[in-house]
Amino acid sequence: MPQTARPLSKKEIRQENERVILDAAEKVFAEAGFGGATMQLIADVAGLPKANLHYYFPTKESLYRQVVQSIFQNWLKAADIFDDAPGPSEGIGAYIDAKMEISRRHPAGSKVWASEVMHRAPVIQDYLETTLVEWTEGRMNVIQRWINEGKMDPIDPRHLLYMLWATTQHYADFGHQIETLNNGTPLSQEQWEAAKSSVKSIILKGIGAVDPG
Amino acid sequence: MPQTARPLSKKEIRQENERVILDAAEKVFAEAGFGGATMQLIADVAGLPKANLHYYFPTKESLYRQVVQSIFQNWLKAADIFDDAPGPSEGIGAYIDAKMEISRRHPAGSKVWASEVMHRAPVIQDYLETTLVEWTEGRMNVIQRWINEGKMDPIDPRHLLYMLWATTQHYADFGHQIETLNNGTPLSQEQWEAAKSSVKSIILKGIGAVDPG
DNA sequence: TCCCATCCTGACCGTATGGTCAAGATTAGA
DNA sequence: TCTAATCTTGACCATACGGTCAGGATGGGA
Repeated sequence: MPQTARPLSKKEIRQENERVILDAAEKVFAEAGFGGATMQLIADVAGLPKANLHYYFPTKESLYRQVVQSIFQNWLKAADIFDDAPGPSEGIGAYIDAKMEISRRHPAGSKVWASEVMHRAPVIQDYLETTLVEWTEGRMNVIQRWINEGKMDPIDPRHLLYMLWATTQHYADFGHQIETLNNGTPLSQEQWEAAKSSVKSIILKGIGAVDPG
Repeated sequence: MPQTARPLSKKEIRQENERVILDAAEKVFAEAGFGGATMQLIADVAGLPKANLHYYFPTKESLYRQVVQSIFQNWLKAADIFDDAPGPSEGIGAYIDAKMEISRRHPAGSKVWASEVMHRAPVIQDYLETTLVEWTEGRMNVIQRWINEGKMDPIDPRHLLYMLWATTQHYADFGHQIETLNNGTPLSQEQWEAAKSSVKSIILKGIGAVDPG
């Protein structure tokens, strides 16, 4: 017997629909930008009537805000790895791996984030000024400690962080360009590994990270 | 006597107006994205009536296309430096300087370019497939030659190029984030120099570029 | 001076978009 | 079973946008 489709409860319906809408919105905002995205297209991608979107998210802005906020959470989470690491080889190496993996699996999210920041962060500026500033200072302290302990060269931690962000996110944000330069085909598993290892090798050697062990 | 304002010739009028419009368009497209930009706003920034824009550029797309094309030209030009250099220290060092300078002076152009590529290059895909592919292969050959000559480590030239693009353009595309993390103030002259030298130092050391002389 | 080509622009148009609403369907729970 | 709360949706609205156009202004060349 092919699955007794028990009707969903109200709570389940809400959860499921919000998820479907947010996923569709992320995709559409990434592909068209905030201004180019239309509620109708998001609705089509989500497979729901447009009026239903407005039932769950009153305005286009409120929908966009939720998309960006959840992306920001992911963005920060990737760095837990950073703190527990004994030194830059492990910490920064793992951070690069984690961010490259995000670029690979959630390119749409990365693009929405890039777009938001490029347009002067109209909806998450307050987060940048509080959460991001704190987060950055924390990570800078870790790097500075590694420098003091002689585990890497005396690099300006700020610019190292920028380089890490730039390089890893580039593989998502400029994925189309990279694909075009790869004969129009997406990077294969091997090519992703090669990318990761190139990035890690250049940066870790570049900051004079002492090889562990 | 305060300047006899000779009336402009037709040719001058056209040149001047097209320049004013293209400048305004670049700014507005950078700030709002293609979809978010309006002809009215571009007209206001240019200080001309909207109908006048349509006299010089028949459609929004055609205006956008010209903006992107001229940015692409600049993008490519920055790499002449590359070819004549005797080795990676000079060539890549100078390339980083040049691209950082572009990021500093023409952040709007960089953002428009990033946005175009992020949205799968709807108007310049053909350029990517021809000009950019050729250009990239040329530069990869130069890097490979340096590797063969033992002037740097055997890095995958492709990923090195991506890192150069990513890192330098990041200072324009994510300039707002960088500014926010700099107490809300733009980078000073000294800070730009520090950024350039951090980037150069990490990358040149990271690829094992043999110091010249 | 006169005529033509180019330039300029306020007023206008059709359409697409974000958002609303009222009426119906479905579930919760008393 | 009956009522209230939640969910669903087609039809509708006001606005903003890209684009058009007719008619006037301005400069070029003979």
